[in-house]
Amino acid sequence: MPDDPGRRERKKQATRQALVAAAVRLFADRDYDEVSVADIAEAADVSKRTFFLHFPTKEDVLLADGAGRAALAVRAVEERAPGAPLSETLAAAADRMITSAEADLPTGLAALRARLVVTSPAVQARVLHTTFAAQTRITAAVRDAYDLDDVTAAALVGALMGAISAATITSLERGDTPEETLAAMRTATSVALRCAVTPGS
Amino acid sequence: MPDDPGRRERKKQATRQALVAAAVRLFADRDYDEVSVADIAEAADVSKRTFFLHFPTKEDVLLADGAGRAALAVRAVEERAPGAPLSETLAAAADRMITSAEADLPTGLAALRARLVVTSPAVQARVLHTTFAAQTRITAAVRDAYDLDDVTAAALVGALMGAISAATITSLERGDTPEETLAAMRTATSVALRCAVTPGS
DNA sequence: TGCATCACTATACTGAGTGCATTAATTATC
DNA sequence: GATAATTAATGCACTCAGTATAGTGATGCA
Repeated sequence: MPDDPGRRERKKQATRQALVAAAVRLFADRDYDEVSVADIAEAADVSKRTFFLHFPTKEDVLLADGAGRAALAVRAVEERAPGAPLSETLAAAADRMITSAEADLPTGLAALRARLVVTSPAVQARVLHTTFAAQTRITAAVRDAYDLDDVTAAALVGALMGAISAATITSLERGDTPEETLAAMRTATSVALRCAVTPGS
Repeated sequence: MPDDPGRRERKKQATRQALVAAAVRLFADRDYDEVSVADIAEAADVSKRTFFLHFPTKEDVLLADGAGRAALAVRAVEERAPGAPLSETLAAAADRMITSAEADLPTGLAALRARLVVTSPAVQARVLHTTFAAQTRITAAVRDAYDLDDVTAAALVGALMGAISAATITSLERGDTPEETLAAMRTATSVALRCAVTPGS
């Protein structure tokens, strides 16, 4: 498959991967705040300036793929079956994201990220923010697909994403296994989509 | 009423208020990134070091009262009528927060904060983060009150708060009037609590 | 072969946030 | 009322994230 991206592009990706790899390696040993961008750049044998050519902030080196996750959900909305009910479409979007999260469980990256989200406020804030950005794009897709007004669409998607985020972080903070965390995400989805839970009332 | 907090404490609060006032004044003129902590401290006639004695980060000077808002919601849960259904309790908690937000509409502070949340990613991230922290405390109250498991409680409260946050920011970004934003918050609450909306399906 | 592009570099800068030693005003104690 | 213990505030030096600028060299393309 000579899908040749050119040598220049290949080298660029190599540098990027080296930075991610160096970051993962260093964060595995030390706490988030004890690793500086200069350290990461040094370990990847590039200049600090180069780091910021590849990642806008220090946190982003850990979130390399987050944007792709939202794209999956957007596609799930756009490719819905004709006439599919809203709740079904939302469920499908959530399922795509959760399944994709499942995919990178085997790489230790998921666990590392989980630890850092729990221990570092800066990372947690960044995750919340990128999640919210993703949410905005999903909201637009849902709004257009079902001809809703802005606020209703935002509330619907916000409820779904809010439930999943909260449940995920709760599970991580509790020290759950990755499988348990995935189960928590699925539970949250059904809680948000059918409000018919209320066991205690 | 000699509810004497002591002169020292009074002076401390005065300094704090001066910092908030100076910040509000400066942010009203310039963009968030164009005002440095040193500027704020200078305008309040204190040292930069003193600023950080009162606020952990630059963003926090804008969120002086956020923690109080969560306390209201927690109290709403704790003071629920005996046997009140979960949905009713959550609605009451949401209503308390929204009403409290309504209270500081007359002060221009609400509008200023709104503008900064929309224009500055740093502020938005911080708001999301503090909102999430508040959410954690509300979740604990709900979990205990209704004897739920961690994940279900987190998902329930997360859905409610996620819907309100998303709708609020959407409304702000659209340039709504404060009244319209409050209406959006109320809409979001009912969307999250009764999933019986789905007009388009 | 020559030219344009672009990844990367070196250096110096701004601004957020912290550590530490110090001062001066308040509060508590005798 | 003098004295000692707190503590809000200060000044200064420091680390580190992120940016500006100018420049070098490899790569891609005509």
